[in-house]
Amino acid sequence: MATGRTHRPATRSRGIPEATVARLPLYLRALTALSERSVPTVSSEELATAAGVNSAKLRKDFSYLGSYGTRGVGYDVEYLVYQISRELGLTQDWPVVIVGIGNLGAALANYGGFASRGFRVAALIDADAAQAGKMVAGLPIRHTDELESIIADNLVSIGVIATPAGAAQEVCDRLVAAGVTSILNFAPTVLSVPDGVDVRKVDLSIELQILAFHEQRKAGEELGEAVATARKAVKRPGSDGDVPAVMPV
Amino acid sequence: MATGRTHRPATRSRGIPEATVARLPLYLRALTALSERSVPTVSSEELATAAGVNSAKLRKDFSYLGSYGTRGVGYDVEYLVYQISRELGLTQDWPVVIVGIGNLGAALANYGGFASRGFRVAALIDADAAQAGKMVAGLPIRHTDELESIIADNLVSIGVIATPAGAAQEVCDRLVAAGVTSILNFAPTVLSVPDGVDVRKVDLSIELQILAFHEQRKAGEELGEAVATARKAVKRPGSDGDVPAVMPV
DNA sequence: CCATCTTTGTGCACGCGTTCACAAAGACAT
DNA sequence: ATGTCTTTGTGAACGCGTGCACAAAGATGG
Repeated sequence: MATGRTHRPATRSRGIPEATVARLPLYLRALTALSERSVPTVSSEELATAAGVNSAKLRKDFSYLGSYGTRGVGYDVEYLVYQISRELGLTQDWPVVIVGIGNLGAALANYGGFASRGFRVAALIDADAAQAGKMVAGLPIRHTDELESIIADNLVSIGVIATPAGAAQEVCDRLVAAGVTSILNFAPTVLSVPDGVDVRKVDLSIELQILAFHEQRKAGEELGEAVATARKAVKRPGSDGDVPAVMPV
Repeated sequence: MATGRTHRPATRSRGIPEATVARLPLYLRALTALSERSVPTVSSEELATAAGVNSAKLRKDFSYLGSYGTRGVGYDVEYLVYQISRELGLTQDWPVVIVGIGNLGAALANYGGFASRGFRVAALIDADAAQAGKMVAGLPIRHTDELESIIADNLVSIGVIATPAGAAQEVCDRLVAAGVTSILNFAPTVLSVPDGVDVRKVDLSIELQILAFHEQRKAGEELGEAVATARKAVKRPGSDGDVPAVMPV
């Protein structure tokens, strides 16, 4: 995970392990690529390589969905694409709202991977009244005041939070109160939500810090601190509680 | 994670479990907030709540770093901030390059959480010659041709890939050849790298698909498919192999 | 129809991560 | 100094995830 996932007691949803669910999109992407090249069938070995996982793991993952393979041949690409899509709920239309249209929010709004997977950006919401009405990615920015009605009118159940850290919890509370039950959080804060609401977290800063940890270790072990001391050591300038004007990722 | 992490055989780096390393930045953030409020000490219970984890887990995590707590009192906030920062390598200066300055790349360049953690954006690199020289976040966009020299001149060991999926592997190869040993990948592709290079992956599309899976499950169980059928089902429009003009996240 | 060969599906064992529960340690008051 | 009270640090048990290794299944050729 690079991505941080949030406190889920590793619930086994409908018999499908959480770890498997997290890999299904990976398989789906690899299968879609094969489908475009009109490849009819694929073995677990080939597909596993394409998805960057172990072939035994892949076969076990698929076994949770049912027996869709043919021994001696492999898996039917088209059929598997359909089954995984259905399992993930991608055959439905999922309206999504993005709250916080700063640099990141705008980038997300322009993201091409949305529509192709059944996700549809229903509305863009920002607290800055001066931004209201401005067009981003073909949609007008709406003011936060309209949040509740937008959620209700569009039957939105998935919300994306791309606000500064300080505003995230309040936005989260309002989204949940309005009926949103799944939240993707880009703000660097721990969100508290009632039971029944899923939160997933994406935190660039954390990912970089994890990389730095291993990087430091590599430099220390392999080069005898040579590189480490070459980089000029700096004392920590400050913190990042509420990031100012700039959009936190 | 939400964040997708990439094939790391759960190596235990220097005795500190990978899962613990992934939580250290979380603790650090909570501690930094306490430090700003001039809170001198904190108990494992309080800190665990603030970081959204179990208190026993937090204590065990800290025990891998050494015994920094005082029984009956708790942990010294400032001291712990320093220890974790040092453990994560944040007392060093980490120059970072961002390759692919589309919507997302620009958002990352403007991200405020970089500098505050010892990460410094050394350069922005894009393949589009027409973009070269344009200023983003106070830095000029440099052309891909300069990639190797930029890496070498700045002793860069961490690279961020925010290019379209089709370009990611080539960029990755060049970064690695130039000396980069840690990569944060935002492109929706599986990157293959030699041993000794760390890759972490952030994939918005995957996070949303995981949310959709649970959302579908909730709707199916609790509302008896009512909502599910209310949303108009759509057939999948297409795939996302190489996303066209728009920046993939 | 039978033999052979490929590939799936899974039983099993192992290791990591999480959590409980408690003993040890130290602060603090008397 | 002694007792009480709070909180840490960790031993131990449990559960999930992973990967090996193999038997069963089916395709394919003779």
